[in-house]
This record gives sequence, structure tokens and C-alpha cells, in this order.
Amino acid sequence: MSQTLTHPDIESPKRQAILQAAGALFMAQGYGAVSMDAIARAGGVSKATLYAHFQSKDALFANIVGTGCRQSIQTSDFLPDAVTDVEAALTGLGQRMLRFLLAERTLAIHRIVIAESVRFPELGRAFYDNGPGMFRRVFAAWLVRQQQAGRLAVPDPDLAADQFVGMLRGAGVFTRATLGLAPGPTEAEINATVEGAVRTFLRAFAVRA
Amino acid sequence: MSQTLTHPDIESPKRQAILQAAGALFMAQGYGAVSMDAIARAGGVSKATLYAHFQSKDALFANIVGTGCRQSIQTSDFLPDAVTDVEAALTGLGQRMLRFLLAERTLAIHRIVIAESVRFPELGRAFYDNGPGMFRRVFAAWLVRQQQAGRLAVPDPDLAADQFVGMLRGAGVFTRATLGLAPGPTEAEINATVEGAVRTFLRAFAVRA
DNA sequence: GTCTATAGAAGGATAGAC
DNA sequence: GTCTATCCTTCTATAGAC
Repeated sequence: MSQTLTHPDIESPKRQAILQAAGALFMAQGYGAVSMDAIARAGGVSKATLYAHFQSKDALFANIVGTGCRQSIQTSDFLPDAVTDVEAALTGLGQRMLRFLLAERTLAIHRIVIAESVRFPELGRAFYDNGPGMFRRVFAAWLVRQQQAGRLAVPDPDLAADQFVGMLRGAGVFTRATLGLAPGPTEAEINATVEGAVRTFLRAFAVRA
Repeated sequence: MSQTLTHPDIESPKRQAILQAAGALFMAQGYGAVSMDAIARAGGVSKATLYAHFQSKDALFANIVGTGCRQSIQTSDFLPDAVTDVEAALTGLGQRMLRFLLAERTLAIHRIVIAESVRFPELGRAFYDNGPGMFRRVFAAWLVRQQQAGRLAVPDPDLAADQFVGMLRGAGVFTRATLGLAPGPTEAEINATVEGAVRTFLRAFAVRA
């Protein structure tokens, strides 16, 4: 109703500065630990300007995290394009997937969604639908195509997709990264995790010679 | 130094009331959303009494979560006792493990540790060492014994343990429960997840006939 | 739209009586 | 140890000038 009155230019440099500053702060410290004062200071604007662009702290937070969830998953990036070799395709998929999951930005969004989904229930839903849920749909469909091509035998594609992602996240390198434990994951650990997941997956689902 | 001065009776009913009230509130709402006022009110004590037993909000929080982490994992509960049948043992282990992971109390501790481990780094370490890390050690050792008995072929027991737990948590039922998404997991989903994890695990690591 | 200044509420922690 | 009452800080949000 008052949308035409406030009508903040979506390209406004101040607005962009606010979003960037708020995003960095929220990701690093969570919802409760960040004050509007701190956001205004980091963004180089006054608090009044901040409230001219966003109705409340909640609204600003929802904007940040919603955008983060939507931008985070580019499913096409993960889908193996050339499908001549299933093992190579799965390995490439696993590498991109695990490295994406371990990126500091992804970890931050993951942490914050888990933390705040109790207070903002729509947050958990948006994250799942745009993240894990969407990936599972696309990956399961890919598994079905491989099965039709005679390269895999996957009785339950949804379950198999969950298992593959589950083995990547495992209880090892990803769990420690989520908890912020030092030292961070090494290249060797990442490669071993991916190779192990592919090996186990293929032993279970490859078509026997 | 002032330990003998304050010397709060560890069995004090007021102290117990505080711990119980604070635990419920922290688990349900997280660190930032809970005030000392609310804890005092819920515990039926005054704020001064609260501060007589705990030096600060941080200290009270650390006590709650530390205790929760330590009590949460009774590794012996998860270890298959009779080992005549590996598949049955793994299925029993998986059932107990997944149901434990899905318990509301476990989910609450898991959420809160992830949320606050950025601000309280020692929290993530304590949780991992007493939870996933300890379980992995014990489970990997069990896998080695099964291998020595000729029932399994597990080249990397740590990786295999991570994979089994990873498939249980998967990207499905546990992920949705962590995000608080309705509806909750059904019996059928839980059973399918466990059976699927055991089947995939055995296809990868069972000794071929 | 943007600022300075401030209102109004809530939280963490303490003083002092008992 | 426990209470009541309160201090000080910090927070969200707004009023009013430009």
C-alpha cells in the first residue's frame, strides 16, 4: 500500500551498501548478535536510512537469507554434462558439490538457516526447496536416465541421491567444517571423501558385468 | 579463588530448577533469544539467585550445552552386542542411531551447537569430540574387528564409518528434521533410510561369496 | 532520501536487606 | 542463598531538519 510512497530504488547504491554490510555481518555472527547500529555503521549510512529501505530487522534479514538461498544453488553447475563415463561424471559432480558445500559462504548460510529456522519457519522451507530438495530432484532424474541407458541399476533414485549426498557430507570433513573446527579440510581429505563416495555408490548401483 | 565462598550446593533444588528451565529455553529458542529474566521467571527464582549460581549468561549456557553434549551420546547403546549376523547388527545400529539423531532433544542440541559454535568455538570442539568423533572411533574399531573375523572388507574404516552415518543422515529425513520442516519423519521413511544404508554399505563392504 | 538526535523498551548484572 | 529494587548499557525504531 505504501509501496509507491517509499519506493526505494532497487539499484540505489546506499541500498546495495546496506545489503552487502548486513549480509557479511549476519553470515558471520548470526541474527541476534548483529545490531542495526552495527549494520548502519558498516554500511556507511545512518540508521534512519536503513529503516527507509527496510521495514524492520526481520525484513532485512529475510531479504539477505532469501537471496542467499536462491543464489547458492545453480543446479546446472553440478550436473554432469558429458555422460559417456558414469564414474567420471559422478566424480566431477562430487568434487563440485563437496567444494561448494565447504565454501565459507555456503557454510555460513547453512549455519544461519539451521539456527533461525525455529524462529523463522519459512526460512527452512525456502532453503530446503531451493537447495537440497531441488538438487535431489534433478540428481534423481539424472540417475533414472542413467538407468534407462543401462549404466546403473537404481531401484530407488531418491534414496540413492540422498545416499550420495549423505556420503559426501558424511560425518567427517563437512561436519567439522560446519562446526568451525580447525584445521580446515585439506585437499587430500576432500579427494578421499569424493573418491570413497563414488566407489561405494558404484559398488552398490553399477550394473554388474 | 572465590570458589569456597560461593560454593553452591550442586544438589540445590534451586540450582536444578534453574538448569532445567534454562535448558528448555535455550534448546527451544537459542542463546540470543533467551533473557536471564525469562530464565529466572521460568525457574521460579530471582535474577540475583540465578547470578549466585552462575557467573554469567555465558557460563550458564556453557554448562547447559556441555552437559547436554556429554549426556547425549551413550556409545555403548549403539554398538551391536551380538555379532553373529553383520546385517542384523548394522540394521540395529542404524535404527538406534537414526532414531537418536531424530529425537527432539538431539536435534535441539545439534541446532544450537551449529548456531553458536561461531561465537563459542570450544562448543563445536566439545560436541564433535563427545558426539560424532567418539562414535566414529568406536564404530571404526568395530568394523576392524569384523574385518579380522572375515565378515567385512573395509580398506578405510574411518571413511566407511563416516559413510554409514552419512547415509543415515543423508539429505532426506534428517535434513528436513533439522530444518524443522513439517511433517515429521514417518516410520516408513526411517525404516527405508536404515535399510537402504545397510544394503548399500554391505554391497560395498561385505565379503563376496 | 538522508542525516542527527532521541524516545522507549529490554537485557545483563549488581547492591543491599534479610 | 535468596529476595526486591535498580543501574547501566544496548537495542529497535522514529521524529524532525535539510
